[in-house]
Amino acid sequence: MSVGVPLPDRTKRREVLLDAADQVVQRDGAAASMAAIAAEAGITKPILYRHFGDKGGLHAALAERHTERLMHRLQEALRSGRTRRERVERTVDAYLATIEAEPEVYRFLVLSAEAAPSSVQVRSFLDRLAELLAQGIASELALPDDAVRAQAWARGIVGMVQAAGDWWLERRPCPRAELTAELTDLVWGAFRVDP
Amino acid sequence: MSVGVPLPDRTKRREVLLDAADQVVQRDGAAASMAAIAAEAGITKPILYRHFGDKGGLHAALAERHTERLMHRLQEALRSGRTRRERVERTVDAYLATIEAEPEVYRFLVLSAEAAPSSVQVRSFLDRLAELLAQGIASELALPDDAVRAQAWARGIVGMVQAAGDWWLERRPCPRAELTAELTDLVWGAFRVDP
DNA sequence: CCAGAGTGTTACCCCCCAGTAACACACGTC
DNA sequence: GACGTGTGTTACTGGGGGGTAACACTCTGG
Repeated sequence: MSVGVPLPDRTKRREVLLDAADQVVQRDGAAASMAAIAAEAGITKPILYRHFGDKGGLHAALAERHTERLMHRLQEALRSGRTRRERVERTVDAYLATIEAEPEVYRFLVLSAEAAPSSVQVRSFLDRLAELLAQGIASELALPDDAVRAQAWARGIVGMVQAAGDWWLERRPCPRAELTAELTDLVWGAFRVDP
Repeated sequence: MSVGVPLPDRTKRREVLLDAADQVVQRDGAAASMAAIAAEAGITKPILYRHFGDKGGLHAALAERHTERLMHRLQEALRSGRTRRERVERTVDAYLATIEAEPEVYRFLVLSAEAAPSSVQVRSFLDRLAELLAQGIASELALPDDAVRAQAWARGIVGMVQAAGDWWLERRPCPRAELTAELTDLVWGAFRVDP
């Protein structure tokens, strides 16, 4: 052991590389190539491979990072708000705000779940998202965590917001707040206490 | 003009080729290559290219075919049923039944919308689906066809059923009828007349 | 001053895929 | 019987992407 900036620099560099990867994904979409990412970072492919092993590793790292960020935001939103409706609304809006800020990255996350590169097999972005939401739903409705209802609704709602978000990003038919309101209305009926 | 089976055989053959393409897509997923499809059909690549021009053409033809089939089924479901809830339920179930029968094909349809191959630019499968649903929603709720609410809800519901369907196909946590019921419950609150 | 670990680079391999020429067999028309 | 159209084939090109080997620099520790 001697030189080579023992560790602090390595993780710092790793972040820089992931930043570059983000840039390229934002530009080229999910098909971003390793060469392009290396070029963006101002370095060459072998360095990327030394850091991430293979393409799967980089994908996993990239996914991990964004998933973590988004999960935190959503967790906060799920906990915030005084009324149940406010919680629903804020959670939907948190998701929409994030995909608005970095649309291609999220398309990448969704796709990279599909085209899972055999290796590290990170549990998919959408899986984790849905699991978090399922917990929230179960607790709102006083169901067991593993209730089919909570799981199915969570999956469905994730897909719902994601699909509506994609459409909205592409056409921008209304301000974000309006979409948030519409989607909240759509889901809201299911969470309102039965009259 | 002379031989070459003027037309009836050509369209028949086209169907056979598309059948083969379906087989390969079911097996290999959305990344099905032209060579693999040709092999499956027991012919060689140039024939495929003579029929469909390029890969985009084949994709478009494949998408067209399935979209048409599914649209008909959904249209029927939307019109059927005596109560509004029954219509919702049957429509959801029609979609789920279809993706259950040919899961990879529908994953292909959804993806091929993303990775649109510059050429023919068929309006995406999901777009058409959402449009159909938007009409249904608008008519149920007595809204104008272009109401943001109808559009956003349609998009959202399509994504919802699709995402929940994917999850269900992968894990099979319950019989189809149960998922249909859960999803219907989820959406139903929005369509029930306000108390 | 010299090992050697860690950094970087160039230049390559291999594979797969979309798409295409160029050639070979049928069959009716003249 | 020659022609041409349509059908099929084999075999190729061009390109791009993942991944790696082999070589060069630098800077510390002895």
